[in-house]
Amino acid sequence: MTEEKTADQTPDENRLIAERRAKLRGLREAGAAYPNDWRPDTEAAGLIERFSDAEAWGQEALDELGERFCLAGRIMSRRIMGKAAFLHIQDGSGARIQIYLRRDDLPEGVYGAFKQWDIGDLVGVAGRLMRTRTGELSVHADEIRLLAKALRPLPEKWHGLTDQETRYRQRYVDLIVNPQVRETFLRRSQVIRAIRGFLDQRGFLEVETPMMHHIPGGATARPFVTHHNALDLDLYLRVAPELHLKRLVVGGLEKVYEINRNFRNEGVSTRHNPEFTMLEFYWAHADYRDLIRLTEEMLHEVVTLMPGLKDGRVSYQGEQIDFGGQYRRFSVAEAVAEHYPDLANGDLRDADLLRAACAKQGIHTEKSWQWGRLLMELFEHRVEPQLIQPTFVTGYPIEVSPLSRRNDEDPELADRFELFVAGREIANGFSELNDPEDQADRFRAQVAAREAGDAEAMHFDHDYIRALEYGMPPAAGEGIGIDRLVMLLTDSPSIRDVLLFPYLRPEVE
RNA sequence: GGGCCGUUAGCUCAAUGGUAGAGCAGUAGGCUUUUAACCUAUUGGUUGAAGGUUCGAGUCCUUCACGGCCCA
Repeated sequence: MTEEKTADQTPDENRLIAERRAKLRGLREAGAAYPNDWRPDTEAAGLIERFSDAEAWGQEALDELGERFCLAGRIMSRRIMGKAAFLHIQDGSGARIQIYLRRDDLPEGVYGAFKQWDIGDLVGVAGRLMRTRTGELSVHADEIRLLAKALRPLPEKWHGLTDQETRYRQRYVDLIVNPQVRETFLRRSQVIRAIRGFLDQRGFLEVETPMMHHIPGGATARPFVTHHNALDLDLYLRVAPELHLKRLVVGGLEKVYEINRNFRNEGVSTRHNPEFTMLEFYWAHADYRDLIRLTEEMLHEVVTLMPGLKDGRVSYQGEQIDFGGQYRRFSVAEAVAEHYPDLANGDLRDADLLRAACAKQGIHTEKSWQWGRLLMELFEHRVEPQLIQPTFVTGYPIEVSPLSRRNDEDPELADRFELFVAGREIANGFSELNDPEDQADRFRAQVAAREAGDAEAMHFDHDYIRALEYGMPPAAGEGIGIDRLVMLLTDSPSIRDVLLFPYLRPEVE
């Protein structure tokens, strides 16, 4: 084979690619190398399903049927035996089906051409069905065409592609050779569809609100900054859609939801990607207790709609998680008392006591933190990782809940809950604060925290206050991390496994 | 940000500081129901990058890049 360089060579060009490129030149000389006039009428998965009964569909029955099927797929393996060959193709259904070629059953010259093709090439095949000696359903081809030449070789047939970095960077290859990856992303789609179905059925309206914000808000997180050239204006990628969705509640869209991307300028890890997908929904004339019931119902419905999870039980990294029935509920204070015996009889609103407990645990604290923040640190340190079964935690301090409604009986607490599963926060919901004066005070407190150096604290959003001043119906709102939920339902240890293109540092060239 | 581990042929992996290898894939030939097909022959390497130690470095040291796991 020639080694001559061509202008369209890519940087990691090698001998194997050069050989395939030479074959492609031959194809170009013979005519259209990348035709688009082949129309399959069948997918492999459907064929395999339809003829799965090998007793009913033996060779005689298939001969009698005499139906000709037309498929298109990628050559995944080949076994050439002189004047006959077997190959497996994998098509858009994700399934593989065996193809049988015999030189004398194909038009003149086709078999010889086929022997020049490679694993990875995309082909169109047509023929009648047969069963091999071992009973495998196969297409006995009377026609086969090359639809697209693959210049790059696929990973090895037995071990496949296992290198994590390559799997994430070249997800297209991962999808071709690792069937489980396809399953994961099919399920991701099913989960989101099930959530939409659940909310639509209950009269929630799906909306889209801005991704680019003048004032970042709706969550305590550092934003990404971008720039609008024509307006010469810095903009922030949203950290949450919350404040816009609540403006819609003011406007009378009393049940709204959005499933979309949020962006947070934080570290990258197995649980964090700079962009991630959240469901947020708002529900007028409901409170956080209604949300808890709705969340239980939603998760139960979503889980049981997944093929294989009809009983509501999910296996996640060796733990059995049960999404059926009523989930456990307890307050932050109860949780901390339960997991820190030393504090069980103490005053859990005594900042000095909590600060000492944090110090004992080696938890870093700031002077400005009051009892609420300190209590949450203790909760996150020891309790959160142990909440394996779905658990609703309530009784959140107002200090860490700048957008939640204050509890009527206990003004230091918020009408808020979080749901934990497998040691992670899955949902966060609360009765919304619709008192514009209280909200303005909270914003001022956040601004003070910002000025004291907290880069995650919120800005003062005057328009949001103005909206509340028109009157927002009493409401409850919730956010559910879709990626984390999909991780649970696909037994994925890393968020990268449920993102088609997880963020990775650029490749060096 | 810190610690530990990894990076060798297209893929999956070997290689006491002493000639860089195997399987698959590829190439050439044989084989008309194979199943990781088989048989014969065979090509393929800037060992992530740059320095250093050494008579000699894939291997030891330093820095850097990317990734994985754990921690913050």
